[in-house]
Amino acid sequence: MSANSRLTIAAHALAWIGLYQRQGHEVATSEQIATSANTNPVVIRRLLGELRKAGLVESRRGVGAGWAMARELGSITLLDVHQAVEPGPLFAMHRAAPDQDCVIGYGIQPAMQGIYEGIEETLRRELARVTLEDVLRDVLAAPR
Amino acid sequence: MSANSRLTIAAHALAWIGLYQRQGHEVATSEQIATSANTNPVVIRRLLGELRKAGLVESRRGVGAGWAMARELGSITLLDVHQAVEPGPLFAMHRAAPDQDCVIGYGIQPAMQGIYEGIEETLRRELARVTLEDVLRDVLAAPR
DNA sequence: CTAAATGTAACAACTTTGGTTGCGATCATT
DNA sequence: AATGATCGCAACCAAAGTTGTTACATTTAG
Repeated sequence: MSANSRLTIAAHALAWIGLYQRQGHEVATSEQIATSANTNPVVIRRLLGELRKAGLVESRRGVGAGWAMARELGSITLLDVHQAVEPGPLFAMHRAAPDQDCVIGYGIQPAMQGIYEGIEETLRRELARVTLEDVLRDVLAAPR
Repeated sequence: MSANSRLTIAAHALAWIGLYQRQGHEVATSEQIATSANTNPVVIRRLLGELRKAGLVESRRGVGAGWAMARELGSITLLDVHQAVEPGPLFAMHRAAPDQDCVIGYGIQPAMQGIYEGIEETLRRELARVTLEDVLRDVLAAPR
C-alpha cells in the first residue's frame, strides 16, 4: 500500500493552528504551517481546504487572511480528520471482476467485503479515540 | 493510496488452492488461479512467491509443477497473509523532515508514531482474528 | 528428450502523491 | 481608490507504486 502522509500533515497543520491560536493569534497562514511541516503552502491549502469542507477549520481572505479552528481541538478526532482527507477503502477488490463461473471467483468479493468492513469499522473506532487535544499534548510532551 | 488489491488476490489464491486440494488434487497452477482471479499468471506467481517465503505455500517445478498449501487453512490468518504481501506502515510520516526549530515540527513525528503504532496494533489483532478457513467458508456461503 | 510449469527480469500503462508555478479574487488598511 | 498579503484553484511535473505483459532460462516426471 502506498501509505501516504495526508493524515500526518493534516494533524500537523491542525495542531499548529490550535497552538498558535492559544498563543493569542487570530489566524495562521499556510506559509507559516508549510514552513513548520517543511512542504509547500499550496499543499497545506489543499489539505486545509478539505478540512474546511468538513467543518473543522475556517479561512479568511484579504488582509489579515489565514486559517482558524472552527471547533475545539478536544472535539475533533483523528477519525474526523481521516475521513476529511483520506477517501476510499483500506483494501481494494480485484481490478477486473473475477471469474463468476468459478466458485471462488463468485464468492470471494462478498466474502472479503464483509471481512474488510469489520476491519475498517475497528479502524474507525480506534481513530475516533484520539482527539487533536491528545495529539497536541503528545507533541508538546516530546522530550527536550 | 492508494489501496491495493494484494491482500484480496492473495486470499483468493490461497482459498482456491485450499479448495482445490480438498477436491483431491495435489497442486494448483498459477494459470488456473489466474483464470479464476481474472489476472495474469505472473501476478499470481509473484504473490505466491512472497507467500512461500513466509512459509504459507510450497511450489514444485518440472513436470507436475504447481502450488500447494504448506499449512492448514485454519492455521493461517489474514495477518499472516497481510504481513507477507503488504510491507510498510499504514500511515506515512512527512516526506521531508519537519522544522526541528518549531515546537510542533519537533514533536509531531514521535507523537504520531506513538498513535499510529497503537492503531496498527489494533489492525493486526483484527486481521489475526480471521483465518483462511473463515474466508473459504464465507466464500462458499455466497448465495446462489 | 520432451512438455509443462515455475522463477525472474524487464518493460509498459496507469494511478497516486507531493511539489511547483501562475494568477485571479479578496479585503483591511492607508 | 490603491495596495499588498493571502487565499482559491487550475495546470503541470516528477517520482513512486501497482498491475499487466512478454520473454526466457530452469526444472523434472515420464
